[in-house]
Amino acid sequence: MPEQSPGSRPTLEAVAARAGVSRATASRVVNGGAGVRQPLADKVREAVEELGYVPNQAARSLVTRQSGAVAVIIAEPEFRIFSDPFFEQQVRGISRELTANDAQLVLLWVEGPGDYDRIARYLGGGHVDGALAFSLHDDDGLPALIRRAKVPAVFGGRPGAGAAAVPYVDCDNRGGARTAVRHLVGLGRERIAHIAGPRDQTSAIDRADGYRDVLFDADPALTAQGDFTEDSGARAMTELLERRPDLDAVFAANDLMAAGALRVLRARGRRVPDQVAVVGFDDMVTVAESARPSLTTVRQDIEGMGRLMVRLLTRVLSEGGDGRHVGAPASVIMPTELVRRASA
Amino acid sequence: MPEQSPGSRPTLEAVAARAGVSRATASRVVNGGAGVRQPLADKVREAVEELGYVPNQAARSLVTRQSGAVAVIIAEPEFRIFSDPFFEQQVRGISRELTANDAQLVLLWVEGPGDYDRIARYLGGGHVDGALAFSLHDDDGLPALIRRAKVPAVFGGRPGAGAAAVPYVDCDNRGGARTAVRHLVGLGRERIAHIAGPRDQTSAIDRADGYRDVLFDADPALTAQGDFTEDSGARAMTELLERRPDLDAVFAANDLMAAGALRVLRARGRRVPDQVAVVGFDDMVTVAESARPSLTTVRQDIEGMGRLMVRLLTRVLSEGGDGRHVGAPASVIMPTELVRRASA
DNA sequence: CGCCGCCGTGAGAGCGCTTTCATCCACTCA
DNA sequence: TGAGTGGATGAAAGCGCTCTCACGGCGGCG
Repeated sequence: MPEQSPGSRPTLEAVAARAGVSRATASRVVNGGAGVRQPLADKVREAVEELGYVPNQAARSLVTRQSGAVAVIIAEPEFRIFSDPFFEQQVRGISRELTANDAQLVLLWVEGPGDYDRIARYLGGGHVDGALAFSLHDDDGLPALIRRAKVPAVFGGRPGAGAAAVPYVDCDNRGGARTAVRHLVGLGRERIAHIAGPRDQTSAIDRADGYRDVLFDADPALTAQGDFTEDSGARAMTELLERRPDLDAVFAANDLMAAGALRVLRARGRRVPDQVAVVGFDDMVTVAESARPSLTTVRQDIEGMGRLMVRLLTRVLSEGGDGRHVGAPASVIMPTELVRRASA
Repeated sequence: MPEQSPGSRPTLEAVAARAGVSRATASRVVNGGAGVRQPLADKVREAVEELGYVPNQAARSLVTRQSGAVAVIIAEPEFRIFSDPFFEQQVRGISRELTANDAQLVLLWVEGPGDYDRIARYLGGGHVDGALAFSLHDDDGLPALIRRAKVPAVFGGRPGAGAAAVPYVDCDNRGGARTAVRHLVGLGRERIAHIAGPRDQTSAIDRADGYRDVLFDADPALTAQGDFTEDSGARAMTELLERRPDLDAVFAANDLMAAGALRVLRARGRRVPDQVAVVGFDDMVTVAESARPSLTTVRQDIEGMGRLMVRLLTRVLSEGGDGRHVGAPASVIMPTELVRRASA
C-alpha cells in the first residue's frame, strides 16, 4: 500500500515531481499557496493528497528556526497541583487553542529548584517557541527563570510582586470578590465575614482586597485565615463564630473553604442562608452544586483563560520576533460572574 | 554577554573551531565521545562549556530521523480523567523517566472520535518516536488508532479484549484482589461481599475475577455493581445489606467506593471492622487515610507504572528499529501490596 | 626491516525544507 | 512595435547536524 519503501515518508520533492512543478512551488502551496496560480496549486494539492504527504517538521524547523511547539511548565511546590480540576480545565483550553494553531504542547514538569537548570537549558535551547507557566506562589522562582532563559512566555495567574514583569492572564479576582460582597450587602447583611486564602497566593490576596474594597471599615475580627482546603474553611468558620457570633454572612475565598464553612454552620445549627449567607469563589461545579445548600459563588471561565494564554503568547511571538522586542506586554484580566444558588 | 549576535546560538561548527578540531570530532564528543582521544575530547567539552552550546534538535532530528519526543495520549471520554490523582502520578512517573532519557513529553489530548484523524496524522507524521496511551474502556478506539498509525506504543492499563494486541503496563489487579479477599478470609470472615467497578473497565473486571478466584462459590447476591464513585459505593452497600444482612466483610473494587460503603455501614450502625470488615483498592492516600476507620486497601505503585511504560517503550524503540519488527511485545504486570489499616 | 591492519581524525555528502534571486512570460503603455 | 512592468516559476543556497568514507600514522607480526 505504501508508494515508498516502508518507513520512508514522501518528501516535498516527491510531491513536486508528481505535480510536475519545482520544489519551491510545492512548498509555497503547502504553506498557503500565496502567489501560485490556481491550476498549479490544485495539482500540487492533489499530489499531496495522493502521496499522503506530511511535512517534515524537523526540516522545516531547521530553516525557519521555529519549532511549532510551546512548553507548558508546571512547577509543583505542592503535591496536588496537577490533579486540580482547575488546572485541568486550563490545560484543556491551552491544548485546544494550540491545536487550532497547529502547535504542539510540550509538558515540562519542574521538580523543584534543583531542576531549574535543566528547564532553563531546555528553554534556552530553542526547542520551543514560547512557554506558558503557572505561578502560584509569591516566592516562585519561575518568572525569574523564564526571564533568564529569554523565552517569550505568558503566565497563568498574576505572579507575585517580587517577580519580574511578565504578561499574564488572570481572572478578575478583586472585582469578583467585590461583586460577591456587594451581593451580600444587597441582601441586607451587615456583618459580613471573610475566610481568606493563603497569604502567598496572589489570587487569595486579590480576593481579600476586593472584600476590603467594599467593606473598608470591616472589623478585622471578621476575617479569618484559611489555606484553600475544606478543613481550613471549617476551622476558620469555627474561629469566626467564636469571635463574632453575630455574623450574618461569609465570603469565602474559594468554594472548598465555603463548603467547610457550610459544614460547620450546619453543625452549629445556623440556618443558611436565613441566618448566615455564604458565598464562595471559583464555581467548582462538583463542590458548589453538591454543597448543602448549593453554593452561590463567583464563576470564572477557566478554559477561556487557558485559550487566552495561548493567544497572548501567539501575539507576543508574532510581534516581538524572537523575543528581541520586549515591549510592555499587555496582560489580560478576565471578567467573573456571580452564580446565584441557594446559599446566598 | 553573548558571544554571538543576539538570537543566534553557537553551532557545532563554532565549537569545533574553538576546540581546533573538525565538526565530525566535535559531534562525536557531544554524542558520548566514543572513539575520541581524551585530550581532544576535553578540549571539545571545554569549548562546549565556554560557548554554552546546546545542540539544535531540529538539525539532529533531520538526519537521525528521531524526534526525541514521546506523545502521551489522553483520550477523554469522561470528563474528569485528567484530574484523576491516579493519572497525575502516572504522568509524573512518565515525565521523570522521560527526562532521565532526555526525551520530551508531547501531550496529545484527544477530544473524541472526531479527533482521531488529526491524531493519526500527527502520529504518522513522525513527529514523535513513540506514544504512551491510556485505555480505560473496552470500546476505546485508541488501540486501533495507534495500530493504524504504526507508531510504537505502550498502554497504561490493559486494553479491552476487543482491542488490538499492544504492549501495556498494568498492576496485578486480579492478584491484588485475591490478596485482599484472602486477607478477609484469614480474618475468619465467611460472608464476603464485593462491590464491583464498571463492567467495561478492565481493571474492574480483573478485580472481580480475583474475588471469584478465591470465592468461586460465593453467593451472587454478595456482589453489587458500582461505578468507582463514592456514591455508587454507598448505593451498592445499601443494596448488599438488604440482600444479605448477614454479610461480615466487603471488598470494594476501589477506595472511593469503599469510602461510600463505610459511610453507609456507619449510618446503619454496623461496626467496622468488628461486625463488617472492609478492604478497598488503589490506596488513594487522601481517601484511605482519612476514612473512618482508616481503610485497609491494596496499593499499587502508580508512578512506577508510569516509569515502566517509558522503559517498555524505550525497549520497543531500540529493538524494533522504526516499528518494523513487530515481535511479541511483552507487557508488564506490576505487583500490588496489601496495606493494613483499621478497617480490616 | 617491511607490510598489514587498526584506530583516530577530517572532509564532505546529504537529511527535507524555506527562501532568495534570477528568469521568463504575458501584458500594458508610449 | 518595442521597452517596461510585474507576477509566476525554478534553480540553488543553505539551515546544523550525523555519519560514511578516505586518509594518515602507528604498532605488531612475519
